[in-house]
Amino acid sequence: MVKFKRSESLNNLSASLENYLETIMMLKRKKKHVRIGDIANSLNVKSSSVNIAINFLAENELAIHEKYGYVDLTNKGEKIALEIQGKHEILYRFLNNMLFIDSKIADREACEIEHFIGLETVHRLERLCTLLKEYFLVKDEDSVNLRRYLEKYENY
Amino acid sequence: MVKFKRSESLNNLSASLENYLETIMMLKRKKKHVRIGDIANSLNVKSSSVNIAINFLAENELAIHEKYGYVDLTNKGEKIALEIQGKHEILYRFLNNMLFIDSKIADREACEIEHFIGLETVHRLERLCTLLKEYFLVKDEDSVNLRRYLEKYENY
DNA sequence: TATAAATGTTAGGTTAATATAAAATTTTTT
DNA sequence: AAAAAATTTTATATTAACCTAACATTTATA
Repeated sequence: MVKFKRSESLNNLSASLENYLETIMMLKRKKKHVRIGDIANSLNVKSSSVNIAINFLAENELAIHEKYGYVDLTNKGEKIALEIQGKHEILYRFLNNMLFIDSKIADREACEIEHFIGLETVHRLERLCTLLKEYFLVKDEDSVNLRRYLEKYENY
Repeated sequence: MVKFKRSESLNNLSASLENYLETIMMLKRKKKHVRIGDIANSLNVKSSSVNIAINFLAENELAIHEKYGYVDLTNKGEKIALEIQGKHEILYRFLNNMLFIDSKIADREACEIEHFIGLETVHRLERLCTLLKEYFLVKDEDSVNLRRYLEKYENY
């Protein structure tokens, strides 16, 4: 019955709370003013659920929310949101551009993995992408060959 | 109060249940006879929690468990466990051997990601590993260079 | 500007996954 | 074999993350 009681110093957020931060940032880019309902809509959850989560983030100085008003991120919240968004972008590009995973699936998997992979790991992954591009994607033809190679699936 | 009621046809397991299957398989490789307490020990949860989860798996024909007796996997359970273990292994090797992530961290991250990444994706990742090995790891010297390249971290 | 519509908040409920504590059963020791 | 020790099971509690339904507030409109 008690929700989001996790009052200790809050070193790391749950995947769910990270998604709320990420969504606020994403919506701010298009709308400038973000409301509880926008977040609910975007995440396909009820506004009552959003309300509780955002109030928890506000209590922990990651978001700002005045009753019946707009939602925004604090500097601290924005920093975290940017980090997660960065992870998402790198993971997505790796899955879609390097492994040739269908964009819908790549996005869905990136959206899960982003909450469990470290910053260090994604940075190295990013560098690997650069390297791969240099070695294998200099010409279109090579990219097609790489794609054929990676897509071969022999039901192991 | 009711636990693991999810009685619909059970198409996909939660990360937690997948971990139980994976653990049973892992323990069977060393001990031949797996008990509730072994699983609890291995996953750092209480045996009461294990008991509930294993009974749920048993109801869904993924595990076998007789009261106060041994735990085992059904064929169906073993098939799933092998899949997850395969994902883990490929992810671990990619993170540790290709991105040079510390083995403890690589294992931890593989253990989370394995529940959210598709079979198709890991198979392509595996092929990429083979390719990378061919191109960059033919000699030790090259491996060292690749490592230096990927580990460079400029605080972006 | 009073009322209807839309949006946001609160109260209480549900589920997965854990925990604690006590009861039941099995195994070990004396 | 009886008592003690270890293990497993059951009952109940807790927490995060959702939900529904009722209530509150704001915005739009007649």
